[in-house]
Amino acid sequence: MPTERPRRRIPEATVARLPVYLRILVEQAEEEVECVSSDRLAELAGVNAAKVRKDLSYLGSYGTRGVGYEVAYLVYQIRRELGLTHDWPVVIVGAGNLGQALAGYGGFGERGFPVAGIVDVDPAKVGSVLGGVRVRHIDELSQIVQAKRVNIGVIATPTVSAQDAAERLVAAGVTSILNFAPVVLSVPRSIEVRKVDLAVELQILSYHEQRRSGGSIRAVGNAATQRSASA
Amino acid sequence: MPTERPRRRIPEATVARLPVYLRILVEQAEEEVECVSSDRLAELAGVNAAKVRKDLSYLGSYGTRGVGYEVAYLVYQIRRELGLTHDWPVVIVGAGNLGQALAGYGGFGERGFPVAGIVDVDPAKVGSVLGGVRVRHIDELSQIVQAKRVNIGVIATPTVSAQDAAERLVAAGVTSILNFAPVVLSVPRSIEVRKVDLAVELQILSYHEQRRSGGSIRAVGNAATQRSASA
DNA sequence: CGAGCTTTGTGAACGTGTGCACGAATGCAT
DNA sequence: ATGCATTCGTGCACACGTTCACAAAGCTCG
Repeated sequence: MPTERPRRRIPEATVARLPVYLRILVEQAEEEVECVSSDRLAELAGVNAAKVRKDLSYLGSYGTRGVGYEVAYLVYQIRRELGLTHDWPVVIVGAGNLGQALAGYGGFGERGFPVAGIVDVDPAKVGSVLGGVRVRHIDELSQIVQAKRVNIGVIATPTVSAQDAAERLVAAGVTSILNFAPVVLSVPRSIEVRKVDLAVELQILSYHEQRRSGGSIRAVGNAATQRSASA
Repeated sequence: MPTERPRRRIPEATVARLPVYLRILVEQAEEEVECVSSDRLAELAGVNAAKVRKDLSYLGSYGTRGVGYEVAYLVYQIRRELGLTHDWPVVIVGAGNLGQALAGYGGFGERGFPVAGIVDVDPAKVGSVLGGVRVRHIDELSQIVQAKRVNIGVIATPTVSAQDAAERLVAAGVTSILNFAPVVLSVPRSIEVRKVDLAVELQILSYHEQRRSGGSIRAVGNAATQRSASA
């Protein structure tokens, strides 16, 4: 039972793809598939087969030439590399529209990120229950983070409160933040921040639509693989 | 009043940053700021100043040396390049938790992406009103897309229905898709797909947390700028 | 056991993105 | 007018990411 620490640093682009491979592999395992080739996995993930092999090679040489990769073992290895061998409780800041949707969306806990708490500044929201978790006041944030050993915070507040939320999260001891508010957060360099911005995504689509219609000479060319969040 | 078509192709990485600059510039304009330097803009956007200049240079030479960029004019140019000179109505497929949150989140229409319709397969959901828009049956999708000239579809269905939703959207004539379901959609190459995947984002954060704690030799190092959705 | 087929793992070439460093242009003060 | 401080625009070098192409390794079958 190998438990060695990750040897080499894994490229950010690869880290962003590993979760996709993982999901596909888990699905394959559920369908009793025991072995996949890089070709098959590439097809399912919508990427190039060489890329799959190179990505997986960063984990070590876990494939068998002429055969492919053993699904169960690969699932184990990717889980280990991504730190998914144990749960990562998250705390959600903001119990508005989005916070409610996030809490209500069960898939959170199932995937190893149980909601350890939801907080809001608005006393009127405190006490209500969302997805089985009671909303508490934001002043209790530190206590929740400490008690439940939370490392990851989710910002689901209105834009204007997001920076404040970030500072409170950092002060409470959170070291990773997933930010849904359309602002660039200012936090210490040691804090890992990822952003999900609806408007940005739509505007990128708008750019391509605009090129398509008003397009000068050409437009398409590649199109190809679907873009996703990453570095 | 220049209305020429985009000359050069803009790098994807730049396209992903333009919306961020745009938002900041609009905020600056609201604060009566008339002129910004690349340094200032870089600071607000959390990126390198040289990068800002290079990004903006793809739009043309709209800065004034020794002075900076005129906010209003830059806003106009970025809007034009991103195709934001007119609205892009969107249609949302799926009136569940997420679909409701999206429809309820007013910021959609404000930012130039009015919700032209919401559809669902479940007849029980049809008829209810979300964010001022009545939920209609998915069989009416084509009709909505045609009538409202919708180019962009948003998939907010459960995972299993996402591929079906994608196919219906494409059949209806939509050419860009924003997908919230954790699946790799299979669509014609000409369709532009962008993905927003909660679980992937959290798992990337998990990776970094895991490195941080169990980290072998090194861990931090860069951290730095916050990653976001892009190519 | 060896031939032939399959599939991995990776070196090398290529393409894209980033950041420095500096010339060129502009504004301002004297 | 001239000089000085500022800031843009961009050439260049480097880092990162992608893809090709092929040797090495394993399986199957006769």
